Formats: sequence, structure tokens, C-alpha cells
Amino acid sequence: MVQHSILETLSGPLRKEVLGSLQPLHFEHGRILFRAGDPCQGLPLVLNGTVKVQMTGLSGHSIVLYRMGADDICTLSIGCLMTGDGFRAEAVVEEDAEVFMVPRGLFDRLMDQSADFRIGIMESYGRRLNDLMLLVEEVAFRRMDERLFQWLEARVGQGIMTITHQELAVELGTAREVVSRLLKEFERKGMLRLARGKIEFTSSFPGKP
Amino acid sequence: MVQHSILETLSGPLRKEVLGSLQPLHFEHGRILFRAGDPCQGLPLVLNGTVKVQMTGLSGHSIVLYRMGADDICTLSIGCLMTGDGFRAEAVVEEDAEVFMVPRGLFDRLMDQSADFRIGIMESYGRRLNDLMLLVEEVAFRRMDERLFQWLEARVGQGIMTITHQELAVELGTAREVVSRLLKEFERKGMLRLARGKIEFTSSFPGKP
DNA sequence: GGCGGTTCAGTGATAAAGTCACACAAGGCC
DNA sequence: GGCCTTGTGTGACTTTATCACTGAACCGCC
Repeated sequence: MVQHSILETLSGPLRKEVLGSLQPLHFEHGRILFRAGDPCQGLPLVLNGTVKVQMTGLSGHSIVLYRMGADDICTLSIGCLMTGDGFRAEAVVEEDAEVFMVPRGLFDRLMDQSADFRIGIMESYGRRLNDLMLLVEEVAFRRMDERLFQWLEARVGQGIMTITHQELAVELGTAREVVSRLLKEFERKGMLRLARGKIEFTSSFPGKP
Repeated sequence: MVQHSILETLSGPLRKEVLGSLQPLHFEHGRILFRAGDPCQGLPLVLNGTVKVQMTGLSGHSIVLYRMGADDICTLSIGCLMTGDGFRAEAVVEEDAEVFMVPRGLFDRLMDQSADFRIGIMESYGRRLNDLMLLVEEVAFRRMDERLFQWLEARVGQGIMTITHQELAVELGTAREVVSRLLKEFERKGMLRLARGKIEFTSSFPGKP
């Protein structure tokens, strides 16, 4: 079923009209939703899949700012839509995703006609702002070994993870070498085993099933 | 004259009503508009003065996230207003400020009745989001000596600045010792002279009048 | 299967930044 | 003046970032 909870805030007729006019767009793994500098085409509503939003500094290093999943709204696009400025970040599809792209005119109309839609948008904005504030705090003050550990901990899954050190470095906004060294340290402590492109967690790793 | 440009987007009668119902609140230097954890009382519209918004990490270190000046909107409050969550950051008045505090009900009504008000709010949100993204990039990737230099450069003013190293550390989200050492280095290079609570820029400092 | 190119990972050396622990100086206040 | 608070300087050490490599693992192609 292709739906988005923010559209459920709309009154029956309005919802019908919107669903009738929007085609879900399909994006495959690796596709770029938008790049830095691109103008904004509309407000993407993520129906399913996951999309990561990351930015690249002058130094050439990148950092993942946040992820969007099912039922998320690409709040970042609203600002660009309003000011007409280009994006500062880029959005990359991780798991194949379907997206409703709401054009500017329709967005304005929905904001005009539905109080619940407005509230949904503002809440989404608020959450994003909070996420970014927490990220600033994390990047500025937390230790890299803790951050790496928690990132892994939150995603242990089946006990094996397919990811490169470079990708982990982008997640945390650090250098590949730093990740390599920290992982090696974790391996020495017996928490995990390393292989090319893979991390295998041992039973001593917290939370592993 | 006590005014805020976002209120000028309102139609005549609506604007009159709003201006009639809102009293400008006066906050003096050092006053706290809100602290971390506080519930949100309404949307602050800054009429004049400056207010800095900063957050404190678990480590006890703080970092300035952004500043608000005349005609700014405390966008951060909207999210809290919507979700009912407390603030993550705190707002401290730097230069005496006057503020309109728009209560939730009135905010909802303005969002409902004025398209231009909505656009003003969304634009403000977009700018804030962009600011925070740039801050993440800066904190994650830029060198501290450059950041300190640019911070000073942007505020050279009359050639003398009254600020402590600790305050500078909070601006940049680093430790006081780091700022002290970098400033000492700048002094050795002849760019400035240090005194207790003061920085005096020499004529060789870029942009000094 | 061997070859060559590409992507990944490991590591030493060095610089930058953060942490900890103190010393001491400047200014305010009895 | 003596005492206290606040601000600054600095040594020693850890963590993180950067630079410059090395070699291993994988891929596609004869």
C-alpha cells in the first residue's frame, strides 16, 4: 500500500484529489534524489525505503546529517522551495524508495487548506532541527570511539554488517584511517572480527542476538 | 518604532488586531529567554537587540548554535510549540532585546489566515536549518585556528574587543585552553595584543579600521 | 588460471586539538 | 593590605586528523 501519514491529515475530498494527481516515483539504491546546488523541484514525501542526506565540506570530507524512512518528509526541501536557493546537501537512496513529489503550488494549497497538514509539516521541521542540534553537540564534544561504538551497537542486526571503513567515516564525519584504527582496537578487544567490507560481531558485543 | 517584518505580511485588520493584543516584552542583557528543558510558552519574534542560542553537551561544554537579531523569529520554538517537547538549547540575551511572544493559539490562527505569514515562517525555518548544516560542517571539518581567526575577523569593530577566552571557546565549541593557546600564537605573530578580558587588534590585523 | 586494475584496509610519522592539573596574575571587596 | 573570585598561561599527555605509503582482496578479462 502506497501511502503517507501526512496525507491522512487531509479531508476526504482533498486527499482524493492529491492521491489522484501524484504518481509515486521509484528510486533505486544509489540513486541521487538531489545534489548540492540543485534547485528544489518539490517536497518529497518518502513512502518507503531509506534515503540518507549528507553534505561535503570544502575539505572534501562528507558527513551524514540524517536519514529519512517511511512516512518521513524531506523538510530540507521546504526551505529551498521557499527561498529558491539550491540545496546545500545531497540525498542518496540507500534502500529502494518510493516518493511522492509534491510540487510548490500543491504544497501551498495544502498548507492553506489543512491545519493538520500544517501541523505535520511544522512537527517534522521541529524534529529535524532537534536532530541537527544533537548532531552538532555530538560532533563537537563526543569521543570518536564512543560514537563509532554506538553507531555499530544501534545496527548490530544479525551479527554481521556489510560496510566499508570509508562509509563508516562518512557516517561519523571523520577520516577513514581513524575508523580503521578504532575498529582494529575493537577487534583486539575481541568485540568483533574484521574482513574486507564486513564486520562480524562476536557474542561478546552488546546486544548481539 | 516597535515592529517586526513578518507582521507586515498580515492584512490590515489582522495586523491591527495582533499589534493590539501583543505587548513587547523587554529583556535585559544576560536574561535567559528559555533554558534546556523548559516548555515553550509561545513563538518569540525578536524586535531588536540580540539573543544567542546555545546548547550544553553531556561533557558540560557549550556551543553557540546561532544568534537572533532584529526581525528574526525564534524558529526553534515552533518545533517545541508543536510537539510539546522541552527546549534542547538555551537562549541568552546579549544586547537588551524587545520581543513579541506569540501564543500558540494566535500562531495557529495566523498560519491559517495568512499565506505570506506562512511563507515567512517557512523561510525562516529554512535559513535556520541551513545555518545548522553549515555549523555541522564547520565543527566537523574546519581547523580551529581558521575558525577562531574568522570569528575575530568578522567582529574586529573598533580594534578592541571585550571578551574572555572562555566565551570564545563557547562560541566555537572548544576548550578554553585551546583558545588561549591559539590567541597566544596570534599574539606572537603580531596580529593582536592580549589583556585580561580584552583583545586588542594591531594594524596588521585584516580589516581593522 | 594468470594478469592488471581498482577498491579496501593497515600503519608509521607527525601535527592539531582536547584533557587534566596546576600556577599565578588581575581585579573587586571588605 | 589580605582574601577571594575570575581569567590566563602552560606542561604533560591522550585523542584525533593528516599524509604517505604498503599490501591484500576482489573483479573482469583474456
